[in-house]
Amino acid sequence: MRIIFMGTPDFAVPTLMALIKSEHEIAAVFTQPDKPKGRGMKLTSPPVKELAARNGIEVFQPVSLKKDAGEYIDAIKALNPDVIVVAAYGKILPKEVLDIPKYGCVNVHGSLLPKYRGAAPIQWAVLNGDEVTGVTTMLMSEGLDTGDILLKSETKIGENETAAELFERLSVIGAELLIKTLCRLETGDITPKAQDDNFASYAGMLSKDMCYLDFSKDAFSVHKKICGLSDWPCACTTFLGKRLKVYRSEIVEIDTSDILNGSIIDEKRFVVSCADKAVRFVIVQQEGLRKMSSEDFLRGRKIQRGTTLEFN
RNA sequence: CGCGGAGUGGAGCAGUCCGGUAGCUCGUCGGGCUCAUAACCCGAAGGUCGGUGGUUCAAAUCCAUCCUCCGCAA
Repeated sequence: MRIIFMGTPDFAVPTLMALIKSEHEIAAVFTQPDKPKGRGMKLTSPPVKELAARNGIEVFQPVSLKKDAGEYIDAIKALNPDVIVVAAYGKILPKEVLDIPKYGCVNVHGSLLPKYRGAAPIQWAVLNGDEVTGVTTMLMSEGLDTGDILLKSETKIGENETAAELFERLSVIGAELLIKTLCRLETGDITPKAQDDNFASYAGMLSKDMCYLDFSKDAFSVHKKICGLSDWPCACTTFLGKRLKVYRSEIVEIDTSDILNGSIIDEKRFVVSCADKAVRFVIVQQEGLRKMSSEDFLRGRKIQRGTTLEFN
């Protein structure tokens, strides 16, 4: 098939890669404009652009496809795609674009729809402590991730798996699922199924004010918050007056109901008491310092047992 | 020039303001104790203090400059 690919971040890369390796023809790639990023605000290209450029694929970076985008819409028409594949593109496609391809627009979404429609489905699956999540391919409609479902692929979320790790796994699963979807779409061996809105939920964007850990909550919630926000924007706490990010943790099966919430009960392994049980920080990073294991972080820092972390 | 922090034996830190023999907690190696141990005791190795230039009798420390890493903000 003749394909236009639309995607932006790392999540979209395996899918584009799979398409490049497939027999399909990639007419063009659409991705977000370069943006100032990182220290020094250097202009940075999206990962998808890099990959496309390396493979000699034409790249479009419109600011919007909605307003004043006539030239881009004409360009899409001119490219005459059989299908438009969308993976974490980050822009709304107007009906005018959705109607162009013969087979429609296929979206790869990082959750089992209709659960977790929206921007951050993978993180929310981890944050909520779900045991299972997956990837869904669907035919895009005008609503936000409301299109008819084509295929799904499930996977279990590991006990200590971070959102970043799950991201990587799902991006690979998504790539495989998309290839399968295109194949069956082409042969007509697939029946789109409408989503049941009664089971729908939204996974909104992650905000910074949700990053602070609350040790008056149960250990499972604290642990899942650390996993779900890692490695961006990353759960954090205040330790000895400085901001400390926590990238990885595990639950320690100790009854801490008699111990003050947020106090360190093992000053060598960084075990912190929560409402019911304890959580051990595994990888941490203090502002200004590099990321390191909690053992390394505590070594030579003369922390006393019972020191408490600040939280609201 | 967006704001700020850090670079000291293998790891993590102190020392820097107020220049004067490089220290702490671990790890490693050797030995001891113990039924045993991530426990304890004794001993040892291991560092051009990020690089370069300058000031000084003397620089980890003061001045200049460069490199690397990181937090915030986007």
